[in-house]
This record gives sequence, structure tokens and C-alpha cells, in this order.
Amino acid sequence: MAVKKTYHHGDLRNKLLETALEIISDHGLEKVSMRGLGQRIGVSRTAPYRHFADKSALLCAIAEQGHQKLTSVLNDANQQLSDDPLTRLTNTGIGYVEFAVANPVHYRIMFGNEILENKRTPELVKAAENSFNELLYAVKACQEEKLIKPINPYIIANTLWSLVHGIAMLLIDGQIQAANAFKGMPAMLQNGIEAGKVDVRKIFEYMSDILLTGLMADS
Amino acid sequence: MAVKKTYHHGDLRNKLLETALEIISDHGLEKVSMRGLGQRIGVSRTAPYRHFADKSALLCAIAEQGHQKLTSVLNDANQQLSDDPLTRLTNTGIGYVEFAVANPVHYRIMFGNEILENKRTPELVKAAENSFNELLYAVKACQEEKLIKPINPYIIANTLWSLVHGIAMLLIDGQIQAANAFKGMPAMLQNGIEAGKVDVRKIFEYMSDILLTGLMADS
DNA sequence: AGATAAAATTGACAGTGTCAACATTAAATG
DNA sequence: CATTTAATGTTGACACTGTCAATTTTATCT
Repeated sequence: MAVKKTYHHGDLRNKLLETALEIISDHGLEKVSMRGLGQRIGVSRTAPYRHFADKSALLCAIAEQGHQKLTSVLNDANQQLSDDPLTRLTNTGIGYVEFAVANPVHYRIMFGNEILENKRTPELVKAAENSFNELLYAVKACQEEKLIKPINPYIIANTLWSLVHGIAMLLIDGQIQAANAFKGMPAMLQNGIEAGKVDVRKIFEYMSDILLTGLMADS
Repeated sequence: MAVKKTYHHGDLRNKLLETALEIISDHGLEKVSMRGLGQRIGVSRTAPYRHFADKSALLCAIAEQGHQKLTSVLNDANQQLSDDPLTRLTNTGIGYVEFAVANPVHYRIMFGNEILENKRTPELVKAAENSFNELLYAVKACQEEKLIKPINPYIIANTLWSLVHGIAMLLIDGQIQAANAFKGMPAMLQNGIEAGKVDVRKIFEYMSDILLTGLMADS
């Protein structure tokens, strides 16, 4: 633990990312500042600027990390060869929502609007593409075995993304009031929400069943 | 136009909201400041604090406006007695997405994370509930005539909300890269995106069809 | 008309992002 | 190994920001 204090920190870039995440978890995104970061790490106020062009670049790096982690989670689901493609698709969706719930800080930065559209770094754009492509891959795999309709896979992937993103928002942000959102759901789920522990798998099943079998009444 | 300059502005609260929207449209949300607002309106830097407790309260008021407008749009769709409930439900969805595309500034504030969860004003929470209830109403109306499955209407409404919200994000924010998102869609749509004019109705039809009839392959 | 409340003002404090000029050190090159 | 070069860290400065407290001006109510 006793680290020599040298002029050069040695690993400042990583330390900055790490510390930023800590601050966000503990005190919220709005408490992150370039200067404050430097002070807390024990380095000068402008040292962070040697590693990130500006605050937006710092946030982009965090979002990029998040997308990489998400990609890896989705890829795992896609690689479970023991399952059939449809189960893998479902697990991809569950994995997505679980990632969001387990990493709300990353998720909010990835899909919030602190990072302006025109300030996204190329690395971030690429990382976001990669995570989306995992969803797309899962969809295409199902289509190859004719398990789901052969319509445009991009549209399906986007529909799926909307669904999982919506669930994620519900769970981590309470955008649409969570209390109402789950009204009438099994007590287990409602209690879970109040207790902060939610059975993601169960909720996803409810919603993905709608997506798979459709809303139309059986006639 | 020649307005007398009196000590009391007379309509500062509205002027603040109006000016904030202008600044956001023209220069982005991050350029809005309480001080700057006062200066631009020609009033002192802290005058805005006589009308909004803090910056968050200002943003809440804008979000509240947005929800009221959205509620009104959705309510219109729900009141079209010439249509059947299922058509009204579809029109509600289209109305939602059209609102988001037509009012991206409001929409971003309504569902972005500038407003911290614990800083939402009661008025905003109420306004958000009202807009969600319009979706719920449209769902229940379909269920009453047995046009869609009789499962928990809250779950259906949330699924529907996820879908329309996802489409809205795609269109106004490019969260998931818009270029890829519509790959393979009819040329009309793709051109529309590049030109900034998108046929919302068409896109929504593609996605809502999936929701209504389900993803499963016809067996 | 006078009291009271509402609206607007100025001054102040602590904080911010970011730039430019400078200092220190590690790495690369002769 | 010595020296140039590039990377990294520092200090000072500027123009902002949110927000509070104390004060002044004005409208409204009795």
C-alpha cells in the first residue's frame, strides 16, 4: 500500500477513470470535476488534462469501458452453444438488462446525454457499434434456423434494443414511475423493487413473451 | 414590441422558460445557466431565483410542460372516436414518437438525466404519471373489446412505452447509431434520416407490427 | 395611506473548465 | 553513457457557474 510519491504518477489515466466511477457511485455524476479529480488523487488540478482532452473525453472513456463490458456479457450469452438460438437470444436480452442493473453508473453515462452527440470519440462510437452488433448477431442466428420471422434483422434488433433499454431505464432510473410500472405484477416483483433487489429474469420474461408471441388476442 | 422597462418584469417566469428553450435549441442544454438567462432577458443574475428554487427546478418546469403537451397529444389520439381501439392504440404510439421528434429539446429534458431522480418536483412527477396513463388507457380500451391479450395492462403499457421511447431515442439522439439502425430499410426511410426528415409513421409501423404479431416464425 | 408581501438587485463565496507558460522526469537517441 | 526529446505534472490566470444573504424597489391588500 505504501506507494512512493513520485513526480510522475505512473498510472494516472486509469486512476482517473477509477476515481471518477467512485465519485459517481457515491455522490452522483454532477459531482465529478476535472479539478476535483486531480485533488482527490493528490495531483494538481490540471494534471487530468494530460490524459483527457476535456471532461467529455473522460466521460467517453467511461462509456467506452461500459460498452466493452456489455459487449463481453452479450457475447458470452451468444456463445452458450449448449442453448438453442432462441434461448441464446433471450439470454442476450436478460444479460443486457442485468448489465444495466449491475452497472447503473456506466449505463447512465453510456445512454444519458452528458456526452454531446458531436463530442463522442471515435473509440466510443466503435465500442457502441460492437455492443449493438451482439444483439444483431443473436437475432440473425435465430433467423438462420427459421425460429423467428425473416424480416429485416436490423429492425428486429432495434425493437429488441428498445425493449431491453426500456426495461433498464425503468429499473435503474425510475423514469416511468416504478411504483406504477409494476402495479399488478406478482408480489415477488413488487417487493423486489421496493427492496432494491429485482428479479430481472422474471421481469424480462414477462415483457419478452409479449415480444415473441405478440399482443394480438388469440382469435 | 416596445415594452416599458419596469422594475418588475411582469412575466419573468414564462420568459425564463421560453428563453431557456431558445438557448437549448440554438446552443445546447449545457449553455443554459441561471445567470446567463437573467442577463439575456435584461434582468439581474439572480432574478431567476425568485421564480425557480434552483436550476433543477427550472428544468423540472420545462419537463413538466413537455409532459403536459405529450399528454394532450396522446389524449387526442385516444379521443378519436371514429377509430377502433386498436387503431387508437397505434395512433397513440405514433403520436408519442411524433411528439418526441417534433420536440427533441423537451423530450431530452423529460427523459435525460440532468434532473436528478430525487430532485423531481411533485408537479413533474404528476405530469409524467398523466402522460403514462394515456398509454395505459389506450391499452385497456383494447382489452375491453378483447382486441389484445388480457394480460396485465401495466406490463403491456410499459412494453409499449419501451418501444416508442426506443424509437424516439433512435430518431432524435442517434444513441444507437442511426446509420446502422435503419440499414436495409426501404430507401425512403434511409434518405429521410439523412435529410433529417423521417417518416415516423412508417418506422413505427415496422416496429409496432412486430409487437402486435410477435417475433415467432409462423409454424 | 400605510403595512405587508413579492420581485429584483448587488455583493460575496466557493467552485468550475480550460488555456498558456513553465518544471520535472522518463524514454529515446547519438 | 550523455544528451536531446517527448511525456507528464505544476502554477497562474480568465471567464464563467450556482447559490446565499442582505438590501432595495414596487405592487397589492387592508
